[in-house]
Order: sequence, then C-alpha cells, then structure tokens
Amino acid sequence: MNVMKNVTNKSEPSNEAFAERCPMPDIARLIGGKWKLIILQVLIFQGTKRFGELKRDVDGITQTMLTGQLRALEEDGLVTREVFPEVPPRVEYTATEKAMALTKMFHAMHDWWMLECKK
Amino acid sequence: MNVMKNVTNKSEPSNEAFAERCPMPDIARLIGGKWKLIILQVLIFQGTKRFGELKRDVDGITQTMLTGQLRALEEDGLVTREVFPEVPPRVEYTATEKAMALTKMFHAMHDWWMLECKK
DNA sequence: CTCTACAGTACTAAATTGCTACCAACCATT
DNA sequence: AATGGTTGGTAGCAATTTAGTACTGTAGAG
Repeated sequence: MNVMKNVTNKSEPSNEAFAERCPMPDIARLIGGKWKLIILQVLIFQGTKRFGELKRDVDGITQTMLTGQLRALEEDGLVTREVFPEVPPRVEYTATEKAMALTKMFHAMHDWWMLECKK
Repeated sequence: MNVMKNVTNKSEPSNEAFAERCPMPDIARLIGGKWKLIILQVLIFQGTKRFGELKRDVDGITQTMLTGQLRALEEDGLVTREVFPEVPPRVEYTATEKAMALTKMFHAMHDWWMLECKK
C-alpha cells in the first residue's frame, strides 16, 4: 500500500509539501468562522471603523457576535481596538499590517468568485 | 463625515466597489465552515482520493462530518463523487475545475501564512 | 424627567459540529 | 458454516458555536 499516486495536477513542484506546510486548521482558527472574513474585508478595504459602523456594514451580525469576533481578531493581532473615553462611548477598530497582508488573498477569492461562480 | 480614508493599499481602483461586489457571505457558504477548505486543499493538491484516504488526511474529522461536507461540496459543484459497485465499497472524490480554480487563493493564503504568521 | 445614542454584557434559544454505536456486503480465515 | 476484517455510510444524542433578546451606564437634548 501507499504506492505513489499519479496526481494529474502539475502546477506546483511539491504539492504534498505545500499541503503539509500550509496548516489550514491554524489558518481557519485565525480567519475562519462565519464572520471574520467579512469583518476583515470591511476593515481592510474601507479602513478604520467604529463599532456601530461595523455593525451596520456587516449585514446580519449581532452585537454579541461582533464583539466576540473583534476580540478574537484583536487577540490574534489582526485588528487594533482603540477606546476613546467619551460619552457616548467611541471604540474604533483598524486592520493591522498583518491583516492588510491578506489583501492578495481577498483578491484571489474575488477573482475566483467572478470567474467560477458568477457565470 | 465619510471623509476619504487613507487606506494604504493602492492595488485597486475602487475598494468599496470591491467589497460590494465580492459577497463574502456567499463565498463563505461555499467554502466556509470548519472543514471545507481543508478537504478542498487535499483534493486540489493531492488529486482524487477515496473516502477513507480523505478521512485519514483530514486530521480529526469524523465520518459524519466528512460525509456531510463532501455532499455539500458536491452539491455546490466543487467535488465529484464516483461510486464503484464493489465490495468493500469504493467511493472516489475529485476536485472539479471550479475547485481547481481556487489554487491561486490557496497560494495567497499560504504566502500570507509564511510571511505574517510564521515570523 | 424622559428620551436618545453607543458599546457592551447576561442570559436563553437555535444551529453546527462531534461522538459512539450500528449496518450492509463480500472476503479470508478458522 | 461461523467469525472477523474491510469500507462507506447512517442514526441518535452530547457538546460546542452562533443567534436573539433584554438590559446597563453615561451625557446631552428636549
């Protein structure tokens, strides 16, 4: 058993190595879930937002979820959270450099959607 | 309000339009969830696999989940399912062209991981 | 004195995901 | 003939995530 399989895809020199070194579970922990990509997309492409704006932009999300997801993203260094000691309270969220580096991935996703799903 | 934000990213002409036309919720329905990206990664970069192989490759997944996710992927045209009428049963799963088109996105993800998360 | 705006928490309900056991069908071994 | 192994899959319940609703605190407007 375990005989070499004839993988038809020739695009990469070491597909198995790629799969091995690119730990999707870890990535999924960072940007997976139902809301994180949507939140990041807004912050990355539209810049800093305060909580209420974000809630309006991310369609359908509840306060509970938004708070929770933002805290998780903050903990993973993908967004920064700035609290202004005002009344009514103001809290601004900004995508970090680490998050901005996801831009290419978003574009790849976008291109895929346009080419493969819109047709 | 709504003053032009200084988004440092200059790669695209209209970031807001991008966000608008790239419906993450729809994309998330197709490739979101805890397992789909992992399953697709295996099928895309390692080629056709049968059920048991997939279960071994996708670390930690249960039969129930694997069956369900594969059925969902099949329904969305991302994998094909071929049943061989043998005993013991053999069922093979293959990434479709639509799924193979995600290769670039996987590489973008991979690059991001290497640059931003491995350091 | 009441109403509004804003970010957030507490608590409950619903949806997803995970776990264990079980099935069918044939083969090889006992 | 009976037993156990193999493979893809299902059923039923437990655990975890995600969703929904109500509520808080503060200051200014009316």
